[in-house]
Amino acid sequence: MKKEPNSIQVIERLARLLDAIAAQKEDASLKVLSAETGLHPSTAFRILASLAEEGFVERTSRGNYRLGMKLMQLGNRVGAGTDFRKIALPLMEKLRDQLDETVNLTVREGDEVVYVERSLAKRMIRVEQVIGSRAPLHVTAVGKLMLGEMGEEACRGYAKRSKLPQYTVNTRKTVAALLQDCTASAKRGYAYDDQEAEMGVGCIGALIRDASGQVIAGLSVSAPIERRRDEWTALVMQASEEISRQLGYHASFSTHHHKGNT
Amino acid sequence: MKKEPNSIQVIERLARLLDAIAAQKEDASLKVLSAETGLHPSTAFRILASLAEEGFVERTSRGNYRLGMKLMQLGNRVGAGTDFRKIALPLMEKLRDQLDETVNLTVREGDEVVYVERSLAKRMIRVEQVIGSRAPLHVTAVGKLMLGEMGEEACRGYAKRSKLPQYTVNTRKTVAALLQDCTASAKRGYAYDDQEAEMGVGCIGALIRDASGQVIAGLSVSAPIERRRDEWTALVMQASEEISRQLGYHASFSTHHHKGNT
DNA sequence: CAATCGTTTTCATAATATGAAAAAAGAACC
DNA sequence: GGTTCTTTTTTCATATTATGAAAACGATTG
Repeated sequence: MKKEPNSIQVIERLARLLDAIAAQKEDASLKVLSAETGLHPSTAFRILASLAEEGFVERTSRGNYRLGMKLMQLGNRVGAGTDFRKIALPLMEKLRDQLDETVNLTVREGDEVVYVERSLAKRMIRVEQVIGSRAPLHVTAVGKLMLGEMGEEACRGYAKRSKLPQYTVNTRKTVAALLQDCTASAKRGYAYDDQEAEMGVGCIGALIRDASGQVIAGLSVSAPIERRRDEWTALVMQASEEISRQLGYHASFSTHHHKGNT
Repeated sequence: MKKEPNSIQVIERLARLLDAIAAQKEDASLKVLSAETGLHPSTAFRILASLAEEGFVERTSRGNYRLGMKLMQLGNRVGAGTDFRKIALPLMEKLRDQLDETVNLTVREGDEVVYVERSLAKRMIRVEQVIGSRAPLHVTAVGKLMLGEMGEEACRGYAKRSKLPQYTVNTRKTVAALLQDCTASAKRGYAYDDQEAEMGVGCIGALIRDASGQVIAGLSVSAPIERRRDEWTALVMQASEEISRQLGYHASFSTHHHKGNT
């Protein structure tokens, strides 16, 4: 049992409880939650009661617990860039309608991308990513573009840190292979994910920039690999460019400018 | 300063902090947050650090605070009925596309409706409700349907409890007026909101039922009052019926059955 | 180079959250 | 319908935990 140095006990426990509730399919009973989190029943009870008072959890008629509306409320205000999600959504829906495949919007967070918005395909069989879920940079189209954008050195650094965990047989194995893919992708302005994160799933991604030219997000289509078409590339890029444009980005910033931080 | 009996101090404080962050337009500094919440800076700092560790908040490059991805993650799992939101969304989008006006999905929570999903009109001028926000039952189309559904007695009870706060000059003032509106609406199966919540905004709403015949949510279109058309009623009802159908509801349950609780 | 402002760490202290145990409230089982 | 389970809730003494004052640090500004 490790102990993070600075951390308020109750907060760490409350987080465990919320996760435990989220993990349950239906409502969760105190019994289950205290077992799941390893907390003493009366402790769990008290924390849950407090969470309920603040609206973080709710009690069902049976006295069970579920996540509360407050979380929805706060969750929808996440990302100072609430604005760019709003701007992107209609264009994501348009792209989704053109291709009839799921379109995702992701942002970078450390060495991962996080799914922040999506437009689901209206089909029975479709790719579906949970909002808030994560994936390492090197197994997604958008992530590889971001790596390419950062330049070779940063890319090597990432490879070293992450050890390039292998998600499928197609996941880039060597630094060389990754570098080559990322650089080429960044140069082209779009990237593929050929079943590198999950077998059977293929993506096409492009980057989104704000008025200062900074990359702030990535747009991608995800489809069962056998349905994916190369022709989509143009549409994905059009969509991402349109979003960037609406965010104030002017393409005039040179063809491709490798960043320089500090 | 009132003191709720059972409540863990840290949790109440953490809630205040999260609210304070959410209230800020951009990132918030420690200074601002501790001022806003009345917490001692070092206390606020420690709580925020813990929240950051769990991913509830994030720190910007400048060291400021913003809401974290974890909230998005949890927020998207709210409502055991995550499923019905998913089912409703495509049909909401379809309706939105037909009318080119904002479509909202709401659930009842106590004496209020909470906005849980939406499909925004793709127009410059549109009605826009924040997900997670609330409104009292008697000032919304869906809320009035829910009141009507519960029967006269429950409706009077609501009026007594809530005192029918007046949002605009059009808000139902008397119990009699409310009752008449709710009963008639429930009988018809749809309701209007004629600038009763906000001047200039008009809605048309209908209810959504699950397999057991229970009302689980409401669907509504919101538009600037001068754009709203009576003809939309049929489309709104079609959409809500289709959602109910997909949730397993069979209309065969009599024309209108006033519930019996207990 | 000071000086000011905001953030972070340290630390002794008291208040706070804790868990054991007892009490209530429901279920389940004759 | 009564009895015995289980599960939830309350109570309470205790020690652990979060607290806020103050000091250290760091950045920004004059």
